[in-house]
Amino acid sequence: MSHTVGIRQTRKLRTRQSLLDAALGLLEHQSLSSLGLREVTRAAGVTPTAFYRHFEDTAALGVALVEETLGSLHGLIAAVLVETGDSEERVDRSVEVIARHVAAQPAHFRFIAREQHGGVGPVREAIAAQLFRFAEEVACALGQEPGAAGWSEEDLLMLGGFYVDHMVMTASALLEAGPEREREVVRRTKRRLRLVSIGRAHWLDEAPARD
Amino acid sequence: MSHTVGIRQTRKLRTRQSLLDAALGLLEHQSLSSLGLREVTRAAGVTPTAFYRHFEDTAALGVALVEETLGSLHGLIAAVLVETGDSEERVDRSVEVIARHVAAQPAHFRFIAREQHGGVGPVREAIAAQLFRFAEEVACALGQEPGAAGWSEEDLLMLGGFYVDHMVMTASALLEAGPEREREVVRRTKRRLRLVSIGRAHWLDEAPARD
DNA sequence: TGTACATCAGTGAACGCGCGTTCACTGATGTAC
DNA sequence: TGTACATCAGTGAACGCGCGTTCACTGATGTAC
Repeated sequence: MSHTVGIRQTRKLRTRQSLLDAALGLLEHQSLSSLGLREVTRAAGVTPTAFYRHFEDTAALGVALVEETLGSLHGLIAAVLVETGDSEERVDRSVEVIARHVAAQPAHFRFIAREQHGGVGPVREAIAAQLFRFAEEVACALGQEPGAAGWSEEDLLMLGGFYVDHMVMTASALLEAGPEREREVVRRTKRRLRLVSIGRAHWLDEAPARD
Repeated sequence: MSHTVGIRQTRKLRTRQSLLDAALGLLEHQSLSSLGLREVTRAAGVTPTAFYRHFEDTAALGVALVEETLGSLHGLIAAVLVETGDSEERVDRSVEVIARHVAAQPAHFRFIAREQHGGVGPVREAIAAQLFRFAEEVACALGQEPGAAGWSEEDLLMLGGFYVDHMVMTASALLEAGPEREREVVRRTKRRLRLVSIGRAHWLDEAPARD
């Protein structure tokens, strides 16, 4: 009962992490559907057969990478949005926090951008599920702001999804652009977010179309 | 000089088209980087070696598919935007025209969405180049509208790119959703476009941030 | 129009290679007494 | 604490398979006279 963590389990987890890290590195220049099991084990320094002790196939490894990349981010958004400050300031802070995460783990987010519409079904679904959770969380946070009075739940979710989709798009654009064009992309992104902010501010002025 | 089209060239083009069609079909459920040359020729009904008479490798075939999908769309946007009508109406018409094209050629646009951030460099670049041309065309069209008076060229391009990016995102969402959830996606997309329209209408009211 | 030669899209056999998966195994770690 | 057995992460050989690419070829189409 009161045993230590276990040498065996520790080592197993370390090997598992080696496989995930090796795969992520290889996925920088290819997509998951062309990633070979032997390729991963070679890069991780284990035999091909060892792979099966951790994942059923490369698709399962992909799902694990989705979890590793996005699973830990959920708490963060909530934390930022609990803080004080006016509406736009808080949204900006959230975007900033996520942007920092993207910059800190470029390979992870390149993977997400690449596989979001990629050829591996289970991975696509895992990403969609995680992003939908983000959209809900952002919508929930937006709903608690004074500026959101009168907004329907559907519109809040639409807006939350908009921010999340745009975030993924921006992450991808940043990675594609490389360091030299980064400032340009950031500049454009800020303008787009401002456009959305202005739209939000005047949303209720317009007669809502009922279709 | 005044010869006919040539039986040989006609047949060669027909085989080439068979390869493109076969590849597009196979790419519905996988990404280009995992598409095999033999797989394509098998589906097209020719021998593997015949492939080399048309493309250097599958990446080159991918670039040809990008051209086939997006190359023909450029004229259309210009045609729509030449028509009369007020600002928002014309943009809506453009979006509509493109949406109809997406619905008419789902496999083509699934391919674009999938490979936009995919693992094959030359294809990514070809897509980016085509989409940038679209952004320019939309920006140019927007600039000719009365509502765009006072807008900087950079802001127009930002907006054009926004519409184009959003179009690709929507196409992908529609394909992912399937027929039963299609109306939901359309509904959400219209709301997002409305949000952007409202933002456009009040863009110049706000003091432009100078960074 | 007819003939003789050139072109070239598509064929079919052959190659070496890396793949995913299986299997029996080894030896360190875990557990029961 | 010591011993005897169970577990199981990782090994290494082996397999059949489809891959991309090469090569010399065939025979219909194109061209020159």
